[in-house]
Amino acid sequence: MSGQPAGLSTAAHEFLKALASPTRQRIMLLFAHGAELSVGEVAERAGIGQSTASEQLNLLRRGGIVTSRRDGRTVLYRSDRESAAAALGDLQAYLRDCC
Amino acid sequence: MSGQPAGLSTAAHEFLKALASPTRQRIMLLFAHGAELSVGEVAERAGIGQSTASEQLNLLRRGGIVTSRRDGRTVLYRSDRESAAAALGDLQAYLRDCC
DNA sequence: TCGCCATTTCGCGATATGCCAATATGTTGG
DNA sequence: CCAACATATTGGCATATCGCGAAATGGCGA
Repeated sequence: MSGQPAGLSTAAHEFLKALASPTRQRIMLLFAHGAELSVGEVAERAGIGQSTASEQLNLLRRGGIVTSRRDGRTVLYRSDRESAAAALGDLQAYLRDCC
Repeated sequence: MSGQPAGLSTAAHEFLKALASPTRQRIMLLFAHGAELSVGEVAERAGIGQSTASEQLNLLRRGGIVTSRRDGRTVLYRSDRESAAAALGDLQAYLRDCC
């Protein structure tokens, strides 16, 4: 069924876009060791404005790299290992096709 | 050595930027099965202008996804499997850190 | 050397992205 | 419901990216 070269899935594309930004790369490192952080904490530790943090976290979520949950009035983000691994797998398959 | 969270290497960053574009993703698929194509051929098959093809191929080369060689007055591009695999490895290591 | 051909570089307008301050939305405790 | 807090959305501006046609560069053969 895949005689014709299949392009990169939308999910994988969003994943690549999300990580292709130094700011978002920096943000992701804050989530090392399974840390769960609020938007405000990310803003402070990454040295960016609150609204910027909210926007960038939203992009990361659309890229399937983080997930979020509400806890009271704060929203906690953490990395989404499974989804990230899946996107990496898509990327690997794509590279096998074209490289 | 890596107590401090190491960001994504410059090479890996260029790699991500290069692939985070539908046009460049499409271009890469032209190189399936080890095909070696000139700038003009890429332009024609990808349906983009010749100068655009040159620019995008240059970005892909900076991302370490393709290499080029001159053959007479044409420049032939092909995918760089090793370099792409290395970038993928960097990405994998990074994700292990932050996810 | 001259002219041709392929590629690269340049200059441009259109569109997207990054970041911010200000404002809106939504949630909790009183 | 109200006040206070956390987050999300909006509007604005600066910068970056995309794709193009035109012009510059480089290589090859007569």
